[in-house]
Amino acid sequence: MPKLTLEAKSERRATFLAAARSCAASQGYRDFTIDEVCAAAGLSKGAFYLYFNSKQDLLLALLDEETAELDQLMSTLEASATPYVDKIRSFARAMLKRGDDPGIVQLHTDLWAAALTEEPVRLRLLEKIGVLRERLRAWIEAGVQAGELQPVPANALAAILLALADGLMLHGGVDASGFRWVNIRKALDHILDAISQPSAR
Amino acid sequence: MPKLTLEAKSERRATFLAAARSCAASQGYRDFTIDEVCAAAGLSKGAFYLYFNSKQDLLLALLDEETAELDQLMSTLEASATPYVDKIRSFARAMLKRGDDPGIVQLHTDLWAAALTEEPVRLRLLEKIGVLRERLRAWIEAGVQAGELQPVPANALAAILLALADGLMLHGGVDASGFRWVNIRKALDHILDAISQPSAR
DNA sequence: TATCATTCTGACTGACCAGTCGGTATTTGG
DNA sequence: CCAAATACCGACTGGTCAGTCAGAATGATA
Repeated sequence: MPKLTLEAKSERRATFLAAARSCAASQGYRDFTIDEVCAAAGLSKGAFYLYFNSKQDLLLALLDEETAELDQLMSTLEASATPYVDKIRSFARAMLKRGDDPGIVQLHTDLWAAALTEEPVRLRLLEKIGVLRERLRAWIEAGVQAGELQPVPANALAAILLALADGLMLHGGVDASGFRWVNIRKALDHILDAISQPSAR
Repeated sequence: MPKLTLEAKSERRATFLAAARSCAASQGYRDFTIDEVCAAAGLSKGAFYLYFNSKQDLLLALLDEETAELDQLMSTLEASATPYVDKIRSFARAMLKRGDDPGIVQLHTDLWAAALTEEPVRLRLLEKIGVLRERLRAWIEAGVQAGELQPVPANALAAILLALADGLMLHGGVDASGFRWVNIRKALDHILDAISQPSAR
């Protein structure tokens, strides 16, 4: 076989990633096998190990994809010229919405579980969360400066919002049918209103 | 060997549970082996299977222990005659404090991961969370009635608080050193203050 | 002391699976 | 048309581990 172009290579990789995503969605990272991913990708195990060094490597790639999406979202919100409170609100809502997809929930939880066991995963996750938290912190701080928010410890609030998002995804994933997302959103809006400056409401 | 008394039996079971707890704390449910639990308990694999039907059975027992502790805590707070807002605050703080113990964090995350994969675990977890949420909901509702809290959707707020607790544990577990719990508590207090009635502050 | 139900032991089984590697297919360019 | 380089295949290996079971150990009872 002749040398593959770079695009062709990354296309193959993407094929495996997509397959892994769908496997992880239905069974979880710990339970799907490389053989299953290969079957889903329509390629062989040998081919898989040309594009990934290990199963963990695959997980890290999934993690990167996942957080890139969130980064993207934040950049979009960053660019739009709404007040900071609204950026925060939009971000919270977007995170909430991700909970609708059982696949994302499953993958997310697996990531967390793996992070507690596999050091490289933990470090990568830590790094990704750090980035998100920092951006969120900056928004909150700016919101406080702009008089939109009450003077609240920005870093802690950022951490709380991110943790809440993850927690809601978890709970939503386990209680798929009983979770009234609309009500959650309302309650969250109420809280955001409450910590806004009276003048800004 | 003569027949064991009931106490002796449940003592053996407790021995295995304690051993499992310590194994789960350091390695996670998916990674510890029954052999390791047996070694930690000082008993054999054969003995283990006299007291548990499967590894999953063990996990369910750990889950029961875990939530019993929280139930206990809520009952204590229920009995003390403080305002509802303070009960909620105390509960939130107690949940936060659990995040200090890496073992609890690890076990907790494993539970969630398992719940997404193993149906019996999911159902049991669902049931346990339902109980906690209902009690919390009642407090919030009563708090609103008593004029301590702004009129906020009680069930949704209860769900949010529980999800936040789990999310914070997750984040704290992965970012053990960088998490400033004191600041988190302050920010949380700020939020609780913000959704309290002005007159009650 | 002999008997017996009960508890405990740990080697073993069967299944699973990540990762390997010798071999095969495909195309390019010499 | 023939090498050589590249990509792919999939049977195989080595290791792991949940759960089993045949027999050993124990001590109460008669």
